[in-house]
Amino acid sequence: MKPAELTLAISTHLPEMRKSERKVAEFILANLSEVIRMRIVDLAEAAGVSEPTVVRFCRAVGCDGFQAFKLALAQQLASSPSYGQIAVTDTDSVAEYTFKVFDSTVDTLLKVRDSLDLEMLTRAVQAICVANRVEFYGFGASAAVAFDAQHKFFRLQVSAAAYADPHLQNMSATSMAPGDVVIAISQSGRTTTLINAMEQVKNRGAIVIAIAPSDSPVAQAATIPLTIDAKEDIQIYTPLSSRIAHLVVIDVLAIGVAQHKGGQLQEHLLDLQHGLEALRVPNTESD
Amino acid sequence: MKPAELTLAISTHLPEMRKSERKVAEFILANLSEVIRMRIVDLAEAAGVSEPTVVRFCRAVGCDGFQAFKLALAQQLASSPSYGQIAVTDTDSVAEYTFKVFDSTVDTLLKVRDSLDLEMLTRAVQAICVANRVEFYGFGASAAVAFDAQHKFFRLQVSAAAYADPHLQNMSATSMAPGDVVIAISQSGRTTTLINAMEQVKNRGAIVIAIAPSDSPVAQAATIPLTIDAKEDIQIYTPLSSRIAHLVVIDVLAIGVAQHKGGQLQEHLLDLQHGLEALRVPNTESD
DNA sequence: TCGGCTATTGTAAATAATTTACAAATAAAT
DNA sequence: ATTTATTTGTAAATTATTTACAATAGCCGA
Repeated sequence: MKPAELTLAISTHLPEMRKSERKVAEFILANLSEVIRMRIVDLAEAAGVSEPTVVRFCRAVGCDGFQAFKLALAQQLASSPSYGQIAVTDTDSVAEYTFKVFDSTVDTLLKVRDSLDLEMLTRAVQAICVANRVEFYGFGASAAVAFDAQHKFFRLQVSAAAYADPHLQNMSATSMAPGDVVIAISQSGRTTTLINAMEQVKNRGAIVIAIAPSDSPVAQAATIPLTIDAKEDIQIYTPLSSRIAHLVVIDVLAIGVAQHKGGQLQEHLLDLQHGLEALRVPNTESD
Repeated sequence: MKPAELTLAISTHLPEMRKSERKVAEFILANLSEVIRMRIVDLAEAAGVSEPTVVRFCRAVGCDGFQAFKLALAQQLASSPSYGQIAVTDTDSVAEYTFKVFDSTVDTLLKVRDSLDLEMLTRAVQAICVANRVEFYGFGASAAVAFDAQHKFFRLQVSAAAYADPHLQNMSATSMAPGDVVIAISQSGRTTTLINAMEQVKNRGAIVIAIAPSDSPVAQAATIPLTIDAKEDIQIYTPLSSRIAHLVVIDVLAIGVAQHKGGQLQEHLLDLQHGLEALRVPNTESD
């Protein structure tokens, strides 16, 4: 029994349950966090059924017994930390908004992780691996993402560049050729300049990977769309978590490329590490 | 009992434990995931002690009894999906390494969240709020973080700049004055050029906030150190999760500043939003 | 090193929790 | 309406956990 899917399992089995088992199920779904502190007697009473019915319910959702059920439930609860809306208010303390920002980011990452199109991801990695050069386009907050990506891929011996200037982007776009790859990054998915550049790149026969919301013009304009729908909790302040999600998706691409490149890359990375050491106070690590 | 800190609690209490309790502790730490499936008798036998000793151990680490202990352990295990080794191997499938990258990032974020010094964070927010100007210094991967930060704070009507060029950094540093704030970002915490710039900034009477590993020279050189120890799981590829942690910490600072600025900032942000709309395909949102 | 003291651990009993077996009751079908 | 199958609960048995207490081991001072 995978804990991450317990509540799902409960909901799934609901229709085929008996009346009193359903009472248990409904009570549990409505009182998830209390249930893990309850004994079988308490739960039976609270749900208005007998103890054996609770046991039967546990078996029905795929657990070995009541204890096993509680354990699985506890795990599921622990693994979806926020689960709900996180809105920073004017009166939040430092501790409160710190936790909210972290938790909402974590929440976003888990959602994005589960909604990624692995097929597209695979295609994107392959395209990057065989590309002559890889360029990143992005404006605003996505510009920082693009530069981060450039840095990362450059380390992986990929000929990478990043442009946040529309003129440079255009010049880059017109110089693209088949075998090249452009990665267009947009949080809004509706930046017209970016879409124009993408069209130009496609006309030149190069591949365009987009990291953007699904159903957005940017995603639609891509050869390989990597769609990311990170509902922004703190929208107005600036894209917080969705930008992080973009970065992590790029991390995944980078790991994919690194894996493809295999052994000789490791040596290159170690060389880089040694090179950077000269710029540092004696010790170890990477910047 | 906060589940997230159970293993920590076990380790903490280890020295003050009796011989046989320690046997229990050691067995548990070495067999975390098996223990949650064990009954008290099994565990007692496996650890070579009696059952009451196990109960005493549970109480010693702050739990109410054996069941409560198991529940807490289960939660901790579920909430730190990786706990230890997330190493991407050469044979991982796309799905595997995607999950590993996301999970290790989440893991890092949760750890960083729990280890942040809220006092320092508060001081940092206050310093930024009253600063005449705020500048971000960072090299390599941290340069992208710096530019991202600049963008974010600029939106918040903070006079922000970011420098990844040591010369510019130096020029900026020597132009600093009391009331100014520099935020030095470093993943390694040992970049000599950065440390030099920080010293100069301090000499000019300005405040230096560092985002760097604890005990690192960069953290030590700061007026307000925000220490972040993100053990890198996938070290060699490039700092993945720790860089994300830095970004999220900056998000927290930004939210803090936004909260301080209050109402009139909201209007400014809406204005910005409207301004950006002109650059987009009709619809809504931010980039 | 021995005797007395304290602290630690285990044994066994008691309590509490879960599960099983079975019987009552309800619902369904002929 | 009666029989049959299904569902549910009662009560007993089993199993697990906890407590009380006794035994033992370790420690300190003489």
